[in-house]
Amino acid sequence: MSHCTHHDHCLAHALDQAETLCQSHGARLTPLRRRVLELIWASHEAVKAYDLLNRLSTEDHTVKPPTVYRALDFLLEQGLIHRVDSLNAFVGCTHPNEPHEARLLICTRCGRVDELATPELDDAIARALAPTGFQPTRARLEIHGLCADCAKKAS
Amino acid sequence: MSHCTHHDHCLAHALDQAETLCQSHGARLTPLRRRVLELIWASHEAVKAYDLLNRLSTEDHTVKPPTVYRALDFLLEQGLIHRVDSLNAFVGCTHPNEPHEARLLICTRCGRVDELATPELDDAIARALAPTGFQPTRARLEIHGLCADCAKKAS
DNA sequence: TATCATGACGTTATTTTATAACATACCAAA
DNA sequence: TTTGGTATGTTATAAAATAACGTCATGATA
Repeated sequence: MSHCTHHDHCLAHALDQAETLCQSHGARLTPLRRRVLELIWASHEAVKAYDLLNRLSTEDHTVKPPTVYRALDFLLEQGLIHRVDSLNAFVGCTHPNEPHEARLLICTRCGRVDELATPELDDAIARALAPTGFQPTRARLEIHGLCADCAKKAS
Repeated sequence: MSHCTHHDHCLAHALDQAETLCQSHGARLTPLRRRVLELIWASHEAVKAYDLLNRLSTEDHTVKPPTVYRALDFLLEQGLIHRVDSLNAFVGCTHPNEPHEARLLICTRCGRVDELATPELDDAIARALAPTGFQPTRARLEIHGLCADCAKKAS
């Protein structure tokens, strides 16, 4: 994933996963929802709702903000995308089959967003929380900086 | 801090710290900026920019959005407040003297926001990042759930 | 103390992000 | 084939943030 010379694969894989996952959940991946997911997966960068809206509008003039936000809500519920709070944007989830919290690495140079999926980190958060008595329902980590590629180029 | 029977103390302490810190930084804590900080510290909850605007407007009709956002930007730069990305809101920082990243515990029941300041967590994040080659400049963690008090009441 | 550069704030307008509320269409099971 | 839920269309508005430019205060320096 980290080096995707053939991004079409990522896209196709993401859509396949989505189909399968929705079927197993009894959720309907309608053409519109599928199209939004496709547009999000057009890159590894986070995409803004109104950018999606603009692209969809060139295909179908009836698309209005609620249309996009409803599709995004569906995809979020299914765990197929993550919301990037620090950017007001959305990015495809790389492993929707394993329910998890967003741990995002956001490159400020190339825009790429990756996921940091390490159990050790989850454990560390749980350990840090334990003495506080806080009962978490949701924990999001967003890290900005330079991805490995960009760090190399920059140095 | 976690049990503040006399919240005035938190407020006064926060303002004192702010004065000192700004002086040492050669930054100007103007009446307006001070007032915004005061309003934010009126509770331990995150406050929205437009709520600040409304409260300020009752005191001074000339206050417009840029006024508030500029004050907020200043307070953010000085490390006196944190932005809560997941809420589009702002909360007073409890330890502005030690520069640090936002690690926020947000109670979904009472609204209270606390900070989770444990070096172990920072270490864990650094360890998780190391193998990725990602060079972080900023890392924000926002955890939603029930604070200890509310968890007790709810059970 | 005059002046002048900078930073703080005022003002107007607009952009960006998101949702409310209600109407219509579609689809699947009884 | 009715019917009830879900998906989408539509209109309007709310909520959050910034751009661009003007004015005023402040304090450093000549």
